[in-house]
Amino acid sequence: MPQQSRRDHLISTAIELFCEHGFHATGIDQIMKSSGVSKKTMYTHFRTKEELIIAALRQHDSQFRNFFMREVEKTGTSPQEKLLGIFDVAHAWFAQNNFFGCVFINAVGEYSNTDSPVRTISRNFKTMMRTYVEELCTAANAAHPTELAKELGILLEGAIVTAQVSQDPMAANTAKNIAKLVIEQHCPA
Amino acid sequence: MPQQSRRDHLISTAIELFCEHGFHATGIDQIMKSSGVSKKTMYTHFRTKEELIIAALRQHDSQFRNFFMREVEKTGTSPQEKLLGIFDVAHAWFAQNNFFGCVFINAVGEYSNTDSPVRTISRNFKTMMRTYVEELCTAANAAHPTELAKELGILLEGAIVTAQVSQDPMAANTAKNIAKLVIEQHCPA
DNA sequence: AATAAAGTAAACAATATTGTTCACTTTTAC
DNA sequence: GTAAAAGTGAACAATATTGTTTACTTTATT
Repeated sequence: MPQQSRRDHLISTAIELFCEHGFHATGIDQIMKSSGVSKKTMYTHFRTKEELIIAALRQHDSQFRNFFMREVEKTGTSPQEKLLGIFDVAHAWFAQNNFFGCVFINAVGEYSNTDSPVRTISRNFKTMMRTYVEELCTAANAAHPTELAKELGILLEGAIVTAQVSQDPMAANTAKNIAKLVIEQHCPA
Repeated sequence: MPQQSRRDHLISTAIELFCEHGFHATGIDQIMKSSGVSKKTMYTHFRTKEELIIAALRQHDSQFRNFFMREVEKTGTSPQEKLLGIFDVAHAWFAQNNFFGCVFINAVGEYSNTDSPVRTISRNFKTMMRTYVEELCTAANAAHPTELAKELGILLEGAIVTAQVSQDPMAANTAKNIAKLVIEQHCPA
């Protein structure tokens, strides 16, 4: 295995374990065993476990946002269709057997220090997602795109957590119904 | 300090620490130091750390629901006013300096096994909250109280997580605005 | 093919964590 | 007031965790 791909493999194994079991409950040894990468290699790439956590979150940040935006674009042609498509993509996400909620939300539950890198990355992830939604809102001629994006953001977060706790992907549909109302209110007929 | 109150003090200290730092990151020694209760007493009341976690979650479950329902009842006289009042209570909650999100949501992020006691307690907490909201929806003559309760539940979860990540209690107001729309749609004029 | 870089596996050290035990002190109940 | 119950504080054991080092093997480069 080449050098860079070892690092990537380590990161992708790590994020999977962090998603499923959380950050404090996932030990270095477990990541090592699951990835097949030796401890020494791990510590040559990352000085500490926290550095690995940060790298994993950063990678997942861009990867997930790319995935999400690409999928949303596929769901419709008009901006309004895409806004509703968010919740179809969410439904498909929730229905995956390796769905363990949003790892950034989970991370915030484990790191209370607002200034910590983990919190900063998580906060920025949510901001970036909201910015994307706001662009769609603007394209959909929403009267108040920033406000509409905030509202749709709350609906998405609510759907994620509800699906995670109840193990029911239908939370996405419920959120979609509310989204229809909200979009209708903000956008001209 | 009397016997029962020692146990209660232990539990209330534990839940505070679990709320702030999570479950895996909070050690027995830390709970011991913060509560002033000795380790031996701790282990006479609880066989393991997990038993303490379960007891703490159960206590917080009933305590928080009581607090929440009492506060909501205060916000209005009509069922519709109370439904909106949910989000005023949420705002006050989010603005507390020891707000670290919903500990049951945080717990689900740390325990992925659906059958675990922690998950069961968390799931039941959310079900009980939704049942209370549904009663208010029924009292408000909602056409589909179960559906309305689900929708308001998603709004509340979304507000909680958004306030937690962004450290902005205003998420409650945004959710309240959506709630107005949703309630209007479900309830007769 | 030889050499340098990088990786593995396992042992090792340091510390943290859960849980137990013991000698002594405080509370509680009669 | 005194005996029994419960608690304290500290030491102790067992295990888990993070991080380091060492001897040996694989991979890449020229």
